[in-house]
Amino acid sequence: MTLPDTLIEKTFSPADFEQRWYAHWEAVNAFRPERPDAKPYTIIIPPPNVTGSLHLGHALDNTLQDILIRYHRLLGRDARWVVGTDHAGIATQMVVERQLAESTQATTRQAMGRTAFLETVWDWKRTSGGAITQQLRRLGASCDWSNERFTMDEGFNKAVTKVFVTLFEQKLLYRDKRLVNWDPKLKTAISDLEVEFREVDGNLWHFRYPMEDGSGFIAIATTRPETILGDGAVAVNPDDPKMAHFVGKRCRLPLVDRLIPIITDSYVEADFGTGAVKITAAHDFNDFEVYKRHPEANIPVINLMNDDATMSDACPPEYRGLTREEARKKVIADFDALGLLDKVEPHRHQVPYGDRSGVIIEPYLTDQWYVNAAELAKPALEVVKSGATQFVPKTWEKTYYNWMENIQPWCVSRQLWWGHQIPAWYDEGGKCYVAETEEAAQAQAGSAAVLTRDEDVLDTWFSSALWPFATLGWPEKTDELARHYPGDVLVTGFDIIFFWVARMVMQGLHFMDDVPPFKTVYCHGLVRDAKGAKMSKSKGNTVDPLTLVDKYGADALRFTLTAMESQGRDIKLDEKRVEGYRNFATKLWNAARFCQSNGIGASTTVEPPKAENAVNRWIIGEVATTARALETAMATYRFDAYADAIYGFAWNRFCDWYLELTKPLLAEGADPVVAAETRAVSGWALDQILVMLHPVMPFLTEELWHKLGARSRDLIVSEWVRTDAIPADPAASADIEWLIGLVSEVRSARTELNVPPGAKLGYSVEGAGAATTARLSANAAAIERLARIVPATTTATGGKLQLVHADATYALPLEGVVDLAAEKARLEKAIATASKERDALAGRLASPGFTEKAKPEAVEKARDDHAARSAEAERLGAALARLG
RNA sequence: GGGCGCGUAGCUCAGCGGUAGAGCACUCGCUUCACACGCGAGGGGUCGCAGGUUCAAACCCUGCCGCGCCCA
Repeated sequence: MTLPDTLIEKTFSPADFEQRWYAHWEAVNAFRPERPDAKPYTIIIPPPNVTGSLHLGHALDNTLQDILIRYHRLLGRDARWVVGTDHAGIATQMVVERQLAESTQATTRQAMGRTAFLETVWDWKRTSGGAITQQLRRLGASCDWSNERFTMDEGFNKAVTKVFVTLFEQKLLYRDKRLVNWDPKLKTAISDLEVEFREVDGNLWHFRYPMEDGSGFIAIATTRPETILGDGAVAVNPDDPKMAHFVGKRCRLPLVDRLIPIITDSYVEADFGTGAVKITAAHDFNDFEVYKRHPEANIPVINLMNDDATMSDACPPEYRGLTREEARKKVIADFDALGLLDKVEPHRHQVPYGDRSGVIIEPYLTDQWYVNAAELAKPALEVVKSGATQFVPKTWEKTYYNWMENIQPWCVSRQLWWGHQIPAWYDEGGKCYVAETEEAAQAQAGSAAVLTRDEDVLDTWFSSALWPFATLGWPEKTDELARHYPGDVLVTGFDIIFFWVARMVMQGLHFMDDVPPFKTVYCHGLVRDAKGAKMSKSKGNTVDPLTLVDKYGADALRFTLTAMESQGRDIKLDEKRVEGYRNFATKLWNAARFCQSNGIGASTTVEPPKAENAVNRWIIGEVATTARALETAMATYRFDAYADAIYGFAWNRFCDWYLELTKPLLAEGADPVVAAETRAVSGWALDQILVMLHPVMPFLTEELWHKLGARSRDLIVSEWVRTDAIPADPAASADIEWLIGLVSEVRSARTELNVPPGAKLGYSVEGAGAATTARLSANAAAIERLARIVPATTTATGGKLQLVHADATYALPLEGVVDLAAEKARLEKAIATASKERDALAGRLASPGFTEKAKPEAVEKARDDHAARSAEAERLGAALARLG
């Protein structure tokens, strides 16, 4: 044992040391010590947006990753947490555009031009981007910052280009004209996943279209009257008798005066609306499908809108330039004027909104680049089905399968400037050449061709799908790649399975020789407010994790999130919990301070010191039991179990019992040999607590580690508990459990009878066997201190308190103090409890079904329990009888 | 409409086949020489409802009721 280094201050104040330790760890490269011979352990961070700022979801996600990394680092693995940020195409472009608009020049990207704008974005990235990486440091995240990556850095660009070209050459990536989700505010295609459906109170308008043959009208119903201008057909259900007479005829589309066919398609629901549906192939996903199913009908596909969702030149002149909303009003009014508006029915329905712009998304017909996701999904499904990649909790596999099995072509082009520009060039005739460089494209096209590069960039997820291998140097065959691919686990929110997990698995398998990017996917839940509501800026119920860090310390926040993380369930975060775990940190701080003031300091061995005394042997065994529980918790990703086990051990075992039981052993006049042993064991046990708690509370534990003595290494790069060096010690365990039981019984009885807490009572004992007698004498000092009883010098007469523990009955004379009636009532209650359980067990044992069919262990346990309860009831009965 | 999940102490949640647990909150007592962000002792649950399987069910099965999420 080495002597204390610095005195531990009386008050625990995390702000005093958290940032100091972080800076130290980073400076000495503690996050990734050189361990060339160790087995690698790799986590690839889900890269936060470069525009992002830390919210509680990040705090949870990164706390869990940090626990895994710190734990495996303590186990001696070559732990590496690959870190970096995502360029976040739309988000970043929006941030910079907003700044431009608000700046003194009040300019736009269009006014600046592409090159100048991109320079501005890079400037922004250099000065303001990545604030979140500083916030992750506040949280204690032990990432490998020395190899921080960005999805737009040079190597990554190379990877993205290579993947694009390769997929194109393999015919898994192609250009196509299809409907996309068009965001008319941002003027770009967006992914299905970036579309948010909202229930909206709208209307169902019923209109009449006159029949070509003058035989009357066909009525249709629509929620989007403005799209009537682009109708190409009317469809009815083939089995609908009331519509049969229309089929095959044509009707005249009012306002545009165009003849359109009436066709049948089973997609039409006969009893919804009027039973007839207008088909606008260019502005509705379902209608587009109908159009494709009916080539014979020659349905025209008319793109009614410009890219800002104003009405285009394809509309009659009086509608051109109107917004969607204005056009809708005018169409309704014009139909009404013609007497063709039948009725307006209130109708609640789902409307698509862009989750970033907040405007209504328009299904829009454009040329875009698509990845054949269905093809890439096949092996990605297989790898989960075979177990090569496992989801924890397993239930998310179904969600993954469901999405993968119904996957649509993935639109990967975006009409943005910030991102990876698509490596495709067009000649004057519009012919497309895809190549890794412009020179290569030129070579394909011939030197005479004048090439123009595709203006669009790739979906951010296209590049982040490559994160697990492009961060490690791919397409170069680096040592890093060989060593750290695949990662051990991906930790992420379940809401991101589609965005991330699915796409990383697809690309990882395709480009890394069928090896999936990680062995395990741990999906956690969402962090909600104390009432269970989703946190959102608009609701104003967001909690800034850094505010909690300032108030309670990063360790307390981390512990809270860990304790509440049980396998993917959502977390309702109540600040009271953070406060509670701050109290736990304070408790441990004070325990360490107590140890220090008693000459207990840093241990010198990883193995436990030699111990003779039962309480010391007991705590060594308890450390091992706890460490094993923690190992199991980590192996099964039970973060809540990890937190519970270390909390319970540190507080309820070590502080409440061990430190209290050993106080007499350290007191003045105690046996110096025993005292020395106790100091050694205390120091060792406290060190093990620091080691075991370190993954969750890294700052506090590192601080105490150094306060307790001079160390040859920092705790972060120390060593996990050597459970293999600790044999089971059932004798010590039995001794101390007996002692704890006795003290608890006495305390309980004293309180019930209102014995003054300070009063020290004499006791006499009956029925004690040799073991109990030995235990009573070996632990006399502890019993006196904790139960406040000492062996009686005289025999009790009159009123007494009696209690039964193990094989003995203890009597505490309480002449004049005890209320005889109260003591009788207490004993009667105890007898009732014991008898009730005795009888219940007897009943079970009497049932032939139980003794014949139950597992032998269960029967044996019932017999033992029955005997114990029976004896207890008997002794309590005798005690009651003695009271008279 | 399809799928997933949840209903256990006042609150938040563990437990998922052998006598109901934790933290917080609550009650009572305590200036016990580490800690009142503390110490000690307590009260509190027909484990959503109804059936079934089993010697035994909070735990497995079926149905119902209530709540949430995802997809269409």
